[in-house]
Parts: sequence; C-alpha cells; structure tokens
Amino acid sequence: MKSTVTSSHTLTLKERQRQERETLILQAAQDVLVEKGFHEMSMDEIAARVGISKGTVYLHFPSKEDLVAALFEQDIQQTVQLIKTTIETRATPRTKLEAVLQFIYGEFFTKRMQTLFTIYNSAGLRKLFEDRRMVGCMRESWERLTDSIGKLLEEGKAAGEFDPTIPTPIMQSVFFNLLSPKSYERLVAEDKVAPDELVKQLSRIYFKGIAAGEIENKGAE
Amino acid sequence: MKSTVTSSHTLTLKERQRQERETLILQAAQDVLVEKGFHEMSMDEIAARVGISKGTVYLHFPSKEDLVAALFEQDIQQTVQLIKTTIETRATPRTKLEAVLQFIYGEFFTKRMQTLFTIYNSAGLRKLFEDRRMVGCMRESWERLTDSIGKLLEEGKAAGEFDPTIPTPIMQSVFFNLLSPKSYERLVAEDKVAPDELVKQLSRIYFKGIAAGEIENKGAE
Amino acid sequence: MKSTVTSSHTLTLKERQRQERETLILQAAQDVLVEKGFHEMSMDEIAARVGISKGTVYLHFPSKEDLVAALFEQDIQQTVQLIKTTIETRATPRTKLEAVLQFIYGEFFTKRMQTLFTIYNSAGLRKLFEDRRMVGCMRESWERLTDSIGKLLEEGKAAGEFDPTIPTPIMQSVFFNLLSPKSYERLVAEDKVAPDELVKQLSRIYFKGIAAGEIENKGAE
Amino acid sequence: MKSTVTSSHTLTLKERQRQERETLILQAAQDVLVEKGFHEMSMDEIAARVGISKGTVYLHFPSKEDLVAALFEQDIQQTVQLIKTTIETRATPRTKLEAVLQFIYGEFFTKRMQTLFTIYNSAGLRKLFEDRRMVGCMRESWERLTDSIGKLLEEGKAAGEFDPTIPTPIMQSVFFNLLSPKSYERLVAEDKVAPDELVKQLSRIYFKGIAAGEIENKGAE
DNA sequence: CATGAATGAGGATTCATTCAT
DNA sequence: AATGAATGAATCCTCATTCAT
Repeated sequence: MKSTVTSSHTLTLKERQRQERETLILQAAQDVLVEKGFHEMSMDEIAARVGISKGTVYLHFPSKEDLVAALFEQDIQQTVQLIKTTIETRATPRTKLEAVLQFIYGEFFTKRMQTLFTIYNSAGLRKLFEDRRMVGCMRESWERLTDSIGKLLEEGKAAGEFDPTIPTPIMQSVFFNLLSPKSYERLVAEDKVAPDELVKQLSRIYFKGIAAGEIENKGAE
Repeated sequence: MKSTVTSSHTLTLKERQRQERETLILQAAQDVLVEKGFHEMSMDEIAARVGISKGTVYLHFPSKEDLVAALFEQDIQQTVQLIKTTIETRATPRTKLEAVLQFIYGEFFTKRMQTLFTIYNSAGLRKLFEDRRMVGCMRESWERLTDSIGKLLEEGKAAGEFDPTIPTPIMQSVFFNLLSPKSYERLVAEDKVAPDELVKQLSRIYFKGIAAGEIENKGAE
Repeated sequence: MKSTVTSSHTLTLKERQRQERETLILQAAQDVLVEKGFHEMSMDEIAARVGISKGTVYLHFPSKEDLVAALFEQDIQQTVQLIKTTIETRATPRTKLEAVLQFIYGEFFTKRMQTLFTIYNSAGLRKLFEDRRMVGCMRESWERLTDSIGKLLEEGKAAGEFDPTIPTPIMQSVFFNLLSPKSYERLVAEDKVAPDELVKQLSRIYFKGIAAGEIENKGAE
Repeated sequence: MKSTVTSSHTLTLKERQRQERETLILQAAQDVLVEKGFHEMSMDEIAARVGISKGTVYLHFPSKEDLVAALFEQDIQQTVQLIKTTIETRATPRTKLEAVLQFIYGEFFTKRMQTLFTIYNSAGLRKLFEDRRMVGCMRESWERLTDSIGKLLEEGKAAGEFDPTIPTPIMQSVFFNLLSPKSYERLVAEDKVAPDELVKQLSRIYFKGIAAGEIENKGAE
C-alpha cells in the first residue's frame, strides 16, 4: 500500500543522496588529483575533504584506481557528449573543432582533462590500471573521443580546410597536447592571460597550423 | 693547491671516477624515469642498474628529488647550450627555433625532455621539490631556457616572421607542449610515423600556426 | 500474563517469527563457519544468505562472538541431549560411548562439532571470547558435555571395560580429537572412505587401537 | 688480497647474524602463532618481540604467508628428519611409530606441530596460500611426512602388528589428530598430567585403544 | 522493528633514507 | 668511500559495529 509510493520516494531520496555524495567524492577526488597527482592523492584526504570517512569512499568506489577511472570516464563522456552535439550542427569541421577545443581548454575543463590525460599517458600508472583490466575501458572511452576528433579532421581535409599532407594522428595528438594544466595555470596566474584570450590564441595557433594553403610556405622558400 | 701534487693527481683520478659514476647514475635514473615515471622509479632499481649500492647513490645525490633535479638541470643545460650555439648563427629566428624544436622533439631527446617537463609541471611533485627549496634552482634553469626561446620569438615578431598579436608566453608554452612523450611513442609505434617525419610535421604545424600573415585565410575562401 | 490476551497472541506470533529467523541465522552462520572459518566468516555474508540485513543479525546476536557462542551452545546441547537419552538406555558404557562417538563423528555433525571445537581451542579466539566474558558460558556448556563423557568413561573403568590406568581426562581429550573436519573431508573426498565406515573405524581405533586383533593380546600374555 | 679471507669472514659473520635473526623471527612468529592464531598474529607484534622493525621482517620473508610457510616447512623438515633417522633403526614398525608419535606430541613440539596442522587444515587459510602457489610446496612437504607414516603403517600391517582391516589413510589421520594443542595445554595445566605420561598414554591409546585388554587386565587384577 | 549507509580502528606492505661496519 | 641491512612513516583496504531513518 504505502510501500509503492513511500518506498519509491525513499528510494529516490536515498538514491539522490547517494548520487550527491558520489558527486562530492568525485569532485574532491578531482581536486586532489589535479593538485597533487595520482600518487599523492590519498583516500584519506578525499574522505576528509568531503567530510566523510574513508570507508564510505569505498562504498562508492572499490579502489583508488576505480575512483580515478570513474573520473576519467566522467570527463570523457562530457567531452564526447559535447562533440556529439557539436557534430550535429551545420558548421564547417573547423568551426566544430574550434568548439571542442574551446571546451577542452576552457576555463573549467582544462585541468581535469589534462590531468587525466597525464595519468592515462603515465607509464607507471598504465600498469596499475591494466592489472585491474580497467585500461581497456578507459582506452575505449579515449578512443571514442579521439576517433570523433579524427573524423572531424578528415572531413576538414576532404573539405579543403586542413592540410591533407599532415597525418591525422599527428593532428589529433597535437590537438590534445597544446597546453599542459600547469602551463595553463602559469599563463593565467603569472602572465595574466585571460582564459578566454588563451583559448582563442590556442585555437588560432592550432588551426592556422594545420590549415591547408601553401602560399606562405612558397614565399618562405 | 688543495694538497700535494700527488694527492692532487689522486683527487683528479678519484674525481674522474666520481664523475663517471655520477654520469652512470644519471643515465640509469633517466632511463628508469622515462620508463616508469617518478614514483615507480626506485632508488634500489637505479643502484642495481648501475651495479652499485643504494648508499652510494646517496653519496652523489642527497635525495631522490635532488637526483631528478640534477637530471633536469642536465637536460636544460644541453638545450640551453644548443640554443646558444644556434643563436650565434646567422639565420632567421624561425630557422633558429626550428633547430631548437627539432632538437627537443628529436628522436633522442623527446622522452627525456618531456618526462622532466611533466615532472616539473606535475602539481604533486612541485610540492615535494618546493619543500626542499629545489624548485628555485629548477625554475631558474627553466627560465633560462624559456627566456632564450622568448627572445627568439620576439625577434621573430620584430622581423615580421611571427604573429605579433599572439602573446609570447603562449607561444612559449605551446612550443614546449606540442607532444607528450606517450603521444610521441604512440605515433611512432602504432601509427608508424617516422621520428623525422614527426618532428617535421610538428615544426610545420607550430610555425604555420604562429606565423604572421593573412594569406592562408584568403586562400581558404 | 505479561499483557492482554491479544498482545500475548501477537507476541507469540512475533516470537515464533523471531525464533525462525534466529534459526535461519544460526544455520547460515554454521554453514559459513564450516566453509570459511571464523575470520573469513563475515556478518555481511550471513545476512545475505538469510536474505536479511546486517542490522537484523545484530538484533539477534550482539556480536559475532555471541553468534558463534550461540552455535556452540546449540551444538553442545544437541550432543548433551543425545548423551542423556543414551545414558538412560540399558547398555554398557562402551556401547553408550560408541553411540555418542557415532553421533559426533557422523556424517551430519562432524564438521559442525569439530569446527566449534577448533574455535573453542583456538588460542587467538579464546581471548576474543574471554574479553566478552563469554567463554565462561561456553566453558560451562563444554564442561557439561565432557563431564557426561567423563562419567561414562569412569563407569566403564569401574565395569572393567576401559583401562583404568589411562587418566580419564586424556580419554576425554582423545575422544573429541580423533579427527579434524579437514581430515574427515579429505578421507571422504580423496580416499573414498564412506562416512559410515569412517566412524566405525574411528570407534574401533578409539576403543581397541590400531593393533592387530585378539590373538596377539591373548598370545601376548 | 684481503678480500678473500676478510670478505669470507665478513660474509660468514653477516650470514650468521642473518641466520640468527631469521631464527629469532621464526621463533617469535611461532610463539605468536601458537598464542594467537594466524589472523591475530600481526607482523608488528612479531617485529616488536624480536626487537626489530617491521621492515626488517619483510627483508627476511616477503609476506606474512611466506613467513608461516617457512614455519611449516621448518617443522615438517624436523619431523621428516626424525622419521628418516628412526626408520633406519632396526625396530618393529610399531616401535618406530611410537618414536615419531613421541616426537610429535612431545613437550616441545606439540604446539608448533598442531598449530601448523590447524592452519594447513583451515578452510579459509588454504585460499590465501593457494593464491600464492605456496600450498603446493606445503602440500608436498606434508605429503612427504604422511607418506612416511603411511609406509610404516603398512609395514606394520604386513608384519601382522597392525590391524589390516583399518584403512591406512584413517590410521594416518588419527595419528596426527590425537590431541589438539589446546587439549594438550589443558591436560598439562589443569589436570596436572606430566607431558611424558601424556605422550605415553596417547601412544597406548593409539596402538591399543582405551579398552581394557581382557587377559592382560585380568592378570593385573 | 528492520534497514543498510557510515564509521574507523586495525593490519599488511612499500620504499626513501640512515648508519654501523 | 662503499655497502646494504635496518628503519618507520605513509597508505590502501577490510569489516565488525552503530545508528538515523
């Protein structure tokens, strides 16, 4: 009788609280990870920041690695989502890629994105994750992302927007490596570059760099 | 000076042996660092690779951090040296920078350079180094390097080669961030890009990206 | 008495449900205990097997130790009960003891009995139980049991059935130590000994040893 | 020059110290294991008892499991050694087995032997050890031991000393299960049974059972 | 009463660093 | 100077127990 309605409410409530807590944990983990890196990030500190106990963190994530993998997944998904949305618009590949680039290097995402990218690329950490057959999942997420970018790049080449003589994989790599989180921080903090300005300039450098068009080169030679 | 001629000779000999050993340690550390990253690099392994005892490593470097700082210093100096030599040549700023870029992203230097760069930029490791007032020294080295690059970039702007509307600090950052060591490895291993080809393409993207001039846009339309 | 007739009925009903649940918990605990041992037996698993929540287990048993003590008590009581029944029969002490031995080492009781015996004898666990003044209770149960056996043994001695030169406590100890649960399992699983056959042989060894049959005894004298 | 002699001396010295320490660790571990059981035995406590640091224990044994396996191996070897020596004597199988039984249940060995036997038979612990492919080794040791006993038993059967109708595996099992360490302790502490007397009685029971031998007893009375 | 999320003490293990030989 | 055994702080993770709902 009451069960259907009440328990439905209860479940929803508890589930909501659970989600909220999980979000808080992920947020704290994100912060600590960005501040200190994977090894210096301790489960105790994450718990302390959220104001819960260590054990509770383990109720949500069975291990430190799983927690980081969740962060990874989360950020990848956001990016993939944005890309999907972007791709569906009627715009040139370059315009689409500019949107993605602005998202990735934007004020709120750079650090997270790049930190995870760093972990994913860290030789030592790969092993840890591999042992727990977690890299597979992360790699998949990652490939989903890079593939999307790759397609846009190749569309752009086909459309004559991008230089077809530059291999797509190189374009992809540079796309994700334009700026490390620490460089980002330094530019904003020390060189007083506005985040908006920064991402615009990155965009400018990248697209001018990969753009089709040989005239200027001829002049150089 | 310090002592008798004989002991001076002895010292020189010992000093030479000491230097040789130090070089071996640095080399082993470099290797392990590139292979495994900072945390997975253990003093035991370095000692084992050199074939000496752990204690001896500590006779040369008072801590793991100092050892890495020495690596840092060493690589910076090589690069700075190259830059000095390069700068003295009669060439355009762009040509000079291309030389530096080829050195940094070249087959034999990329990994070392980028690994150290990663450490230097790693949030967590900064603290470790800061606690030991070591970052100061590394920062200084690093600034020597970036300043050299900055000067070349500004010369290039003055000469009309580079786009003066892009802030130099951004140009500097991108210069050092074009490719992570893992991306490098992946491109070479999976995508079969030849290291020479890779560095040429990076160079191409970077300089086209920061180049002065509007031509390319016209061509696109 | 305690309350109205109605609530008395309610209590009885509830009490019955409570008892049923308690039995289920004890059964599940017994199973897990035998399968995994004391430390590997987790309250979560017991609750899960019964299909109730962990908290509910604690409504019945204030601690893990108490739960095990209850198991102990339960098994002791069953055995004591059997012994009482047996004792009342008209049979020789040896026949009575054979019945008890067959019960204890029989197909369905061995594991339970011996597991609890192991726990009771485990040095480390004693402390746990002692701290909670629980051993007293268990010891009491245990002594009830061993005393019964002791009396039978002494009756047997008096009747000339058992060797009076063997101290009764030693006879008691050996009576309960003839076979560990793991040995039991191994014999049945690997050596294909039928449980019935096994208990018969144990009985034979206990009463007559492994020595070859009657002739030698006669001839020996 | 000096190296051969000196280092030989040094090595011997160091090696001796190492062995001594290892022995101390094993002894402490043995004690704690007997007192508290496997799970309550903490590496910290062992280190504390020896008066060394936790890390040092790990220099000798890579894990808690390995430490216990070493204890196991050690005790098995002592027993196997004794059996070998015993077997070579000119005596009846029964006399030989009596010697082994006296060793196993003797004043100084009972606890150790039985504690390890308990661990080896503990359901939960098997898994731990199996994961580290250590049971294989332990099982092998164990089988060496039981096989020796088995052979003696069968010799005895052939010689007409032991009852050929009792399966050897059962005889083996009972041989090792006559008394738990706790029972031993209780008998000695509470019932004031002298260890020597105890083992004699166990021996008697094992070979001849608790029954009064009719003829010989008659004569006795 | 029943629940199960939260707790936190406890324990194994690692590894940079020290120091007696 | 060289060694490598010893140290112990630091960290991940488990699970019995509690308590708000």
